[in-house]
Amino acid sequence: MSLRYALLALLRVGPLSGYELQKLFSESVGHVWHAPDSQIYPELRRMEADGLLLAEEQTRGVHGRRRMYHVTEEGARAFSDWFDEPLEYSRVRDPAHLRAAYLESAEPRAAREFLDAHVRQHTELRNRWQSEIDRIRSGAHPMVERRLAAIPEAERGRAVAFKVFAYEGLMERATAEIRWAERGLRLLDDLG
Amino acid sequence: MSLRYALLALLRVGPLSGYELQKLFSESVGHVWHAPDSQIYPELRRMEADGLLLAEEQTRGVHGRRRMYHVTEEGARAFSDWFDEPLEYSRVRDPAHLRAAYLESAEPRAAREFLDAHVRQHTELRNRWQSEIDRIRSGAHPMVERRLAAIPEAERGRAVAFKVFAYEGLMERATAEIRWAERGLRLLDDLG
DNA sequence: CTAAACATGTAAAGCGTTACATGATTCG
DNA sequence: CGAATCATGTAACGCTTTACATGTTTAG
Repeated sequence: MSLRYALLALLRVGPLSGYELQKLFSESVGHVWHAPDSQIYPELRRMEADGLLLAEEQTRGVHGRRRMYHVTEEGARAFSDWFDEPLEYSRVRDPAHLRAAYLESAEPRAAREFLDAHVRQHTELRNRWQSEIDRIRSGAHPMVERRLAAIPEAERGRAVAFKVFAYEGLMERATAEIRWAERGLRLLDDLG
Repeated sequence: MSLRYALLALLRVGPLSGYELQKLFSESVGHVWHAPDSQIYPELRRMEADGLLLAEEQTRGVHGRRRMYHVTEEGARAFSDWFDEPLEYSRVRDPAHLRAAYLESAEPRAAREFLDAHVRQHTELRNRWQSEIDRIRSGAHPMVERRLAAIPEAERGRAVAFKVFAYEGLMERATAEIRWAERGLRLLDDLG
């Protein structure tokens, strides 16, 4: 059910077609909520049916068509209501830490490979988040710039600070994972 | 598909009934892979059908019955093969950081409540992981003790070190979340 | 005898993944 | 004219959640 809020977050800045949305999605909110296009298109239809969006049918060339989605008042309300609901922190489902929980059963070679891959994965993520932060600060982040253009100038500094803060959360998490996995590698060095 | 490996992890230490498994599950591997009983019972049946488990039908009293599940050789192999597969790190789906990504749009009051709840949630988790670590080190953790009893004495120190290491990963993550959310609260103090 | 614990599921609905399927337009 | 990009979906399958459903045994 979070998918629709992720979509609303992008659309509230301005109307987008399913295709544009999908492209922007994967390089912004997709960082924290993955969804393939085959999930996005039907969800947009459902949101339209639920009155959160209004679709404006456009033509492109002679036979081309596209649907520009606009957020309705009800959609804007749904987005802001979402912030007031307490978040549910129930179901954990973490393949990496599931595996880590039984590392003592694995061959040292397999354990090492797992931890190496974990370090690689999170190093890559950390670099990605760092470059997102750089892009936000330097005014080169397309989705953030769209958002900033839609709010009064006086509020932009605050908005940038919070966007950076959000990515810092991902950075710190990645850093914690790297530190932990590196300690695991040292454990393997010591205990085999 | 990870559920079956979580179940195998518990069963490989010794046979258990669905009920016992479900109880042990929620206080051990359930910390990293949530599953309700309504998912566990059918999955055990499927694993039996796939040859990973063998069910021993027992009676309890006059009309009571239960099924004790034993890991087959094929099941043991499946568990150890699982460690050799590279882990897939694709789909992220993180409600808390999704919300955090749009914190600038929220009312300061709602943002504060969200961050407070985040701190509370992860403080509670951190305490839980710390007490798990204490229980492991003091020999009071039931599932870990079962596991230790099944391996040679010489390997037990190593196994304990790795179990502690696994929980430390959860601890560090919780700590990172707390630090981050507290910085967010200070941001709110400064910027409103 | 009653409550708690033991014991095992089914059903429906929703969410998510993967594969498939199709066609138009624009740029070089 | 061919490739890249624009554009929008459907279908089948599997996983997960929530709610429902039922009965036995044991301890006090």
